[in-house]
Amino acid sequence: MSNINIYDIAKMTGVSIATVSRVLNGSEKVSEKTRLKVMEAIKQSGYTPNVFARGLGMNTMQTVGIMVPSIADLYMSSAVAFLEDALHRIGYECILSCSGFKAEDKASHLQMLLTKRVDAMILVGSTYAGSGDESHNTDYIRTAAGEVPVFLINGLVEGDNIYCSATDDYQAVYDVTERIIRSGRKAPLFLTDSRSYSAVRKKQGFNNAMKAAGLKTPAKLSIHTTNDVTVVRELLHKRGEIDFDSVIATDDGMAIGAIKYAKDKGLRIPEDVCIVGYNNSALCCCTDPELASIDNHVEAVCHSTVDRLQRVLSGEQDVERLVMLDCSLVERETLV
Amino acid sequence: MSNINIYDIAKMTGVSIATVSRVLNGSEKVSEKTRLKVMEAIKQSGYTPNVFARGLGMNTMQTVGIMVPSIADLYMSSAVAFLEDALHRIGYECILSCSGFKAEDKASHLQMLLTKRVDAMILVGSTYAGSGDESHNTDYIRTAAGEVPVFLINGLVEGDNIYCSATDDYQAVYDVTERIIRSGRKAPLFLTDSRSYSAVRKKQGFNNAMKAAGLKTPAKLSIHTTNDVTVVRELLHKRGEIDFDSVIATDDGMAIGAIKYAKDKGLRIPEDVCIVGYNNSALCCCTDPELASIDNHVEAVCHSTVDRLQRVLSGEQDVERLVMLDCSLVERETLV
DNA sequence: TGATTTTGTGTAAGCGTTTACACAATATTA
DNA sequence: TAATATTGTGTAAACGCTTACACAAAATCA
Repeated sequence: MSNINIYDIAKMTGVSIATVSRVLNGSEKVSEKTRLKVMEAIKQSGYTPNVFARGLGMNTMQTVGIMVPSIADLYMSSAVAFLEDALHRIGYECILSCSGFKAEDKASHLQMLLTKRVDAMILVGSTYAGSGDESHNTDYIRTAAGEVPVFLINGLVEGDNIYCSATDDYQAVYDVTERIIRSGRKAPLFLTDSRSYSAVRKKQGFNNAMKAAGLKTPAKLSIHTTNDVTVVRELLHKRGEIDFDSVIATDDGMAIGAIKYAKDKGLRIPEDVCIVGYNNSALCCCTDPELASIDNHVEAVCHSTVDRLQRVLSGEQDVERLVMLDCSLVERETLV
Repeated sequence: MSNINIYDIAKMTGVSIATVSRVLNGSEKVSEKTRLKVMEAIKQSGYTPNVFARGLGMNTMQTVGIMVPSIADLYMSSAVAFLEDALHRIGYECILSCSGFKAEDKASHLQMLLTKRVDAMILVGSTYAGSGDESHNTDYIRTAAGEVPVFLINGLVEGDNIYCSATDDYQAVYDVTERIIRSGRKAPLFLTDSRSYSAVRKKQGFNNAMKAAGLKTPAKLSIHTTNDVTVVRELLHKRGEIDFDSVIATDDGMAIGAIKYAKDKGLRIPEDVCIVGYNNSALCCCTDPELASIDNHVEAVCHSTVDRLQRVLSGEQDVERLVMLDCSLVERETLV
């Protein structure tokens, strides 16, 4: 531990601790001569200010909390990678918290982070808006926003001190569904999880595109599942009676489960069944045929988030509350 | 911000701040009656102690630093997931730092974390031992160990206050190589990256198994590359003249590159070429045929690490400096 | 030149805890 | 019952910084 403190530096250089502190904080009221002298002593001694003391005085430690349901998920881990990098560049350290998917756990993890006096919170992973489906409650987010600015990545919650960055998942799914229908398919299977706000939006996109094309959406063609390849594969086998000519999945893992199933059944991809995934993850290039996927531009979303975070924390008013980016479709072999 | 402090609680309950503090810290010298009274006031008011002040007093904030070259890597992100979970359970928060692969960057990121007064450091991702190859320097690890205990996941560095958890990668590669040779293959291709200590060990395992079988290891059958599927696939195409009947890769991504290449060439897997990867990641179940892989039991390694971390931080002496676990081979379709 | 502003520095009061030490009240012992 | 040990509580001094305020010295002005 660097046991040397600001008094030691003051003594070494013959100035007061206030002056040392000023040098440390780049306060302009220091003569060039003393500044250099102090800097030298700091370098010589390897002194680093004690963050706790500094935190006590300034009530900030230059950290932001990142909360993510699961870091062992390609989408989220890459989001965290981008966030961490961008935050590091502007001098923030990240406290990571993996909350799981349950709202109550999220709430308690969030609380824990607030306790650590983070300067802001970033919540990755889409969150129920709460409207319509009251069982999913976002109060904990609003509570947190009472303490520090909260940034949602792919989540949408309105409230003071809450900032959202998301991709237009509704439109992305609408567009790809429409495209698949236009290419002549009549029975697309929609695979989704039900946990997130964006899942709801995606489903709306699917339904509306079907409706617009004058197609019915039978319940059996809209399956709720997880993003585990094997689970999806087996699930589809169990529901063997379903008949589909295309698959729109809200996650690459699900799409791959569908690929596996199709191959098990001896179906040709994309001739008999075309398949599109979501997130454009590293998995897409592992399959055979390679998986077409909707890219939701995590990097851009993360950059936008950190950019606004910085502006909010530096006191800027009127920072955009919502930034919505378009997705893009990455075509690969599973799509005609 | 919870602007209420320990004085407020003291006032509410009519005791001194020392007593409140004792209740907070579970010190036994408090009568049951006052303890209940104080607890009640704390609950009522929603008071949470200020971590900065507490840190100042106790010189700890119950945080550990996790440094990882890249969180957008399946192996490392799952390690972080296990670590975070285990640490959370015992009351620690994690500060995450993604350092990249360069030793100098690692050093500066480590320094940054120490500045935050973490109680311990966990470095994920194998690290050069430094012996033999002096260009890869581990001094920064020893330096850090001068301040807090340092835990290495799949790295091996000797020194005071340094604790290592690893899997026996040497043996794992040795065994799988031997097995492949025994099944009649004579020309295994070895794919590896060159950055890590464990890469060195794996290569030794490969070489020694070849030697033990009386086989030569031509340089062209030992390729250094990255774990990017496409890069490997293209690299193999460029080196089209090589002739191999099996592939041992030190990462699943590399192995998948080899699968792609083999299929491009019209080779049957596993008949013409059998392939085994490393890490047993989520990718293994995405390929066709599915990829056999060596499982290095990240979860067990992480648990062992956190377990010892807790013991070290609670002052226990003589905690094991090195825990070495066995790997196991997960057989799938790419292996006979 | 004296009055006034500017510049650089120091003094000291927080910030909200923990904890060594002191001490009264109570329980234990001879 | 007096002497002693135990228990619970309070007082006050750290912990290492930031920063409002004060003030001397230097620069500017009339």
